[in-house]
Amino acid sequence: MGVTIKDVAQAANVSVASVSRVLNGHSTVTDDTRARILAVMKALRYVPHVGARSLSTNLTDTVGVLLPDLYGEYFSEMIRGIDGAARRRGLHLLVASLHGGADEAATALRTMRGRVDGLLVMSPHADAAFLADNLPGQLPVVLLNSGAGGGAYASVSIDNFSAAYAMVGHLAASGHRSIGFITGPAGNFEAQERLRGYRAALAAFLPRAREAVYEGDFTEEAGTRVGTALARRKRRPGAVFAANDMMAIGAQLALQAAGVDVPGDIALAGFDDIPVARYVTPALTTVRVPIAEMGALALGRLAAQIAAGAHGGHGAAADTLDAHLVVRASSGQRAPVPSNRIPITGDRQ
Amino acid sequence: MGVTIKDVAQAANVSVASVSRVLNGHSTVTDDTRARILAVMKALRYVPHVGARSLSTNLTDTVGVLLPDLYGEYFSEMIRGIDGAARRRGLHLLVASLHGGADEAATALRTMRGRVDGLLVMSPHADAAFLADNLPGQLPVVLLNSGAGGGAYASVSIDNFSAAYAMVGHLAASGHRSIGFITGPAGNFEAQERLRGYRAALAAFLPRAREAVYEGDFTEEAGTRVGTALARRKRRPGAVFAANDMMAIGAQLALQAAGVDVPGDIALAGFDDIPVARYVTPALTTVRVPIAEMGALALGRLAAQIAAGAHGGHGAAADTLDAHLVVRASSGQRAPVPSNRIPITGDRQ
DNA sequence: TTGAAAGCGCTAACAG
DNA sequence: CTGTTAGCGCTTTCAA
Repeated sequence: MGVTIKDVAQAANVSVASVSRVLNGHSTVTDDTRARILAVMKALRYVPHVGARSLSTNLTDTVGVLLPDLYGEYFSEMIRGIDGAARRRGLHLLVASLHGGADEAATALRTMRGRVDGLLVMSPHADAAFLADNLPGQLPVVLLNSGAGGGAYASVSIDNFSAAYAMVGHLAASGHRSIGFITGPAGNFEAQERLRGYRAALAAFLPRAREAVYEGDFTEEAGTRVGTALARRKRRPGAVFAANDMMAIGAQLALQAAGVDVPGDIALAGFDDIPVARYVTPALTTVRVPIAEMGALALGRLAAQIAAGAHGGHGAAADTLDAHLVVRASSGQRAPVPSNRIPITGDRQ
Repeated sequence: MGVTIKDVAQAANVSVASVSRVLNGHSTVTDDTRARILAVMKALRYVPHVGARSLSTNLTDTVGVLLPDLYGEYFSEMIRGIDGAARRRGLHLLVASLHGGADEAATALRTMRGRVDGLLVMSPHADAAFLADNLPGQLPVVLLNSGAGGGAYASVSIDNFSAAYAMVGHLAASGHRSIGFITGPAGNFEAQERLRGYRAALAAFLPRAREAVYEGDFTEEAGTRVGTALARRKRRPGAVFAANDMMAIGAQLALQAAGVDVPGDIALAGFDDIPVARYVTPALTTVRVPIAEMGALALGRLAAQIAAGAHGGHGAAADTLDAHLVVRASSGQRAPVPSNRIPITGDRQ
């Protein structure tokens, strides 16, 4: 097929071992022979076969990235962060989406054996038990935004609860007395945390207000649905907080299409601060999640685990990143806000 | 490390050959032994080592995807299209970004040897000569939106020239007498085609008008720069056509921030129809590029090349996909337009 | 139907 | 400093 290390050795009149040595920078080679080998490699346009190499070394220099989906700005940002960190370390990325159910996730997981040195996993199905059952050997793993690590696996996430809590606080402080919430997909850990934050904050800041929870699933269509329904109502909450930006935007467009003014008639807030949030009118008040940074950090942790040689047992470090409120026009606050970036959580590492 | 085929063979009291046979569905195995082996595999939680397998078979079931960047909605869409098509065929994706210069692109290209069965390449540097020089062996390759295949490689792209031409036609038909253009990066093939379309259309529809070409590079900042500069001018074109959406949006925001009305004072149009284009106010008139479909088609072509066994020589098929004008509010047309999706090119395949 | 054995391309002792 | 050689985990003739 291609030119192999043997061809090079032969052409350079040396053994494959010597070629291998210059390939790997083992200094124990005469400058003379090294030069000769290098010349031959160039002449033959030799490219080492990494697959073969990794069979020997048990190292692939690639990490697997398992995401629930490859679509949308959230994942785009995530991959960007991961890719930057990976290339900085000379690592390659094997990405796969997980949109099937648990079976498919299991398959994806197992098929990574021998292809990667470690895994970055973001999946609703990826709880500790599931991973333990399907992970080939004890591959280093870092979980992304999945509360299910259970301490068994390292994880990187943000404090969804506190951020949601703070957002409701902001809405209440802005004078809204009834605040609704659009949920994420039922099984989603992050969505649950955000809902929990909403409930806690409501109880704390507006103890006499009633909860108004609308079902959603993180898609724009869900937001549209809620927005349309809300537009038809006579009585609606003064503000609606969506568990993510896409739903908030869907609701906003639906409301506006129905002639309801945002934020005049109803204030809106989202979560994630995806790039579009700045471009809609009015611009969306939201929680800035440092998506790319999360990805980068997760890859860093994974690289460290890999370097540590997979021993060190399960590095169960759980990183939590700061999130910030980003107040824009859609939340219609009455009182001016000192800064548009209010730190929510103080914890780090 | 993990449990190997040997372990399974031993535990099942058979040879590795038999295990391999059931692994690959070679029917020449007794139902009895097959069952026994299957049971042992399950019990031992055996997962075949694909790396080792591909060393034997010279097949990886993986395709490499080389993109100039992993950031933004354009690439997100592209990856989505590719991923969908890949998973449908049981193929995995090894993605890498190329943001460095030619050297880095070369490295990325060579490092794919032994990892992938074929390559999807979208890169400014990837002209035919460059590929020929850096491709390990004669790997199947499909070029994305790079005019540089030169017939030597299969390619998938859209007709940028015609689409740009049609957009300028639309702007002229809408009553705009002077039309400016914001260019993409200097070396970019697609950007050049769009500029060429602009020029040709200008000559055809507004022969007495002067060209007004502003330099850009596909980033929002470039658009901002142009928009800001334009806002300061006393005389400005009645319409500006940006070589992509992000620049159009940057210009729009800058103009609006400076108090210039869009489309009242100046009309705007973009190219790509990235998701955000619908969300800005006024919504952006643009050219819909079926990004995900392009990715899917490209992967399909690649899979076909791979299946054809890399012989069949260079499948130099050049696919061109249809693009459509999407007329929204930003272009300020005076006359109503029959449909908001006007086919531009009729060619296919 | 099954097993033994020769690789796939490369690395890493172990001897010289 | 350099060459020999035994694997890495799996597939695949070739015999039995």
